[in-house]
Amino acid sequence: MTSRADQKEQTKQHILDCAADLFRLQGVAGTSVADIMNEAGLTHGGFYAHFKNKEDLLAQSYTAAMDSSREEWFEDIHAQDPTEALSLLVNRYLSRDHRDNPEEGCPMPALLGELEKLDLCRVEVEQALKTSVHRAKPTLAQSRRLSPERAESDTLATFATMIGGILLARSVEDEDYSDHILKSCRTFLKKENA
Amino acid sequence: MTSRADQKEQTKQHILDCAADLFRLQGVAGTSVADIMNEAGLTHGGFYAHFKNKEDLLAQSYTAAMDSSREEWFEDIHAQDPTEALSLLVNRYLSRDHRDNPEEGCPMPALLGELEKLDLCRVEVEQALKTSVHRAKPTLAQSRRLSPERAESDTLATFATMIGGILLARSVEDEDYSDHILKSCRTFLKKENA
DNA sequence: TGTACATCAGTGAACGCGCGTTCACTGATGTAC
DNA sequence: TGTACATCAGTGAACGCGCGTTCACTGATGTAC
Repeated sequence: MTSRADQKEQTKQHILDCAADLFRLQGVAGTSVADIMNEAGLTHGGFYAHFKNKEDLLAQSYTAAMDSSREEWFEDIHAQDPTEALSLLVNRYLSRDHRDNPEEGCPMPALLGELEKLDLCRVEVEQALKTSVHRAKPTLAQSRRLSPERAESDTLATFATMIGGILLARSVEDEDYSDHILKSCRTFLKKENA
Repeated sequence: MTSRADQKEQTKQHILDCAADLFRLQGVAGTSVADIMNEAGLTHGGFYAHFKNKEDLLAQSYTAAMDSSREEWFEDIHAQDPTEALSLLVNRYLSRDHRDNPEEGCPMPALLGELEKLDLCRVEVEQALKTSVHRAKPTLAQSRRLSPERAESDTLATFATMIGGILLARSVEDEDYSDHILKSCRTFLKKENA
């Protein structure tokens, strides 16, 4: 009886996954509804049985992509000791692998510029950022023995550096220089341990 | 004799200025050729007497905006002593004023996300970044007594933090939280002086 | 200096195209008896 | 269990619209004699 509804929900999730990948890879303006439905193996007309419009899909796929991406970053982070954990996070985020695979990576460097311009998902972005800060803060606090306020503030700035670093590394022509940008940001974020 | 050519060149510069403002304010995809020409007080048909196409305009206006924006950031910076100069730069860049007026601000946080997706202006972005690093490096080197390599690397990471910080501050719904992001990044970049 | 002609910066209508969205439809799934 | 009907997820043609770009034009500026 619910198998029909289950099937539909599964299709919707599949569309959300495809949309999240394409948005991160090509941008929102660069990805048409038809592109997404085609990627999902469907025809574009069926889209509006699942979503109110493209903007509705964007908001849902942004939040979903942030959540699943965050799970991956932090999956095994807390198993390490705090200083190691911070290094691990920074090394993973500011890696060539993350730079070269935006469709599997953090939605923030991939989409923030466009979302801000479109004046879209401001609430979703803020909520996602706060959740991520909350998740990373203990690691920073313990690693550097900071007060809660300072840990919160430093976590935000660390995120800014990581997001800006990936964005710069992806925007530049020369790959060696791009690697150099990543390395500079990694060093910058880790040296305060010393 | 050249007054005709001078007039045309002046018109072209005016179009470039208008384009740079609108691109930073609304993004590349969000700004049509007709928008730009209208802003310049002209009709859209005349556009192609000045530029090969929209992409050509984008590349020229990006470089021009980076150059003039950089002049403003660094205008009176080197008059200060190095530590003061660094604080001044960081405070100016990560200010509410800069956050709230992208059309007059740094093109990087405003356009990098879109340029990267469109695979456009990679060479121009890299050149502009290198020029800016070269310009800011001495201040950092003197302020923190760093080796040239470390000064270069730290300058890059400082830029990444500033760009990511502005981007985050512009993307978030709540203005108080946005202020908090800016302040956190300013503190983070200055505290290494202490 | 004055006249006839050439140039060309800027105009505005028109084009082809891809987009987001709508809608009449179809055929497989689920329900009623 | 079998049959007749209802539902509705997904199809694909069609729509209106705004975009980048083209082009025949106009009228003010500059040149030739």
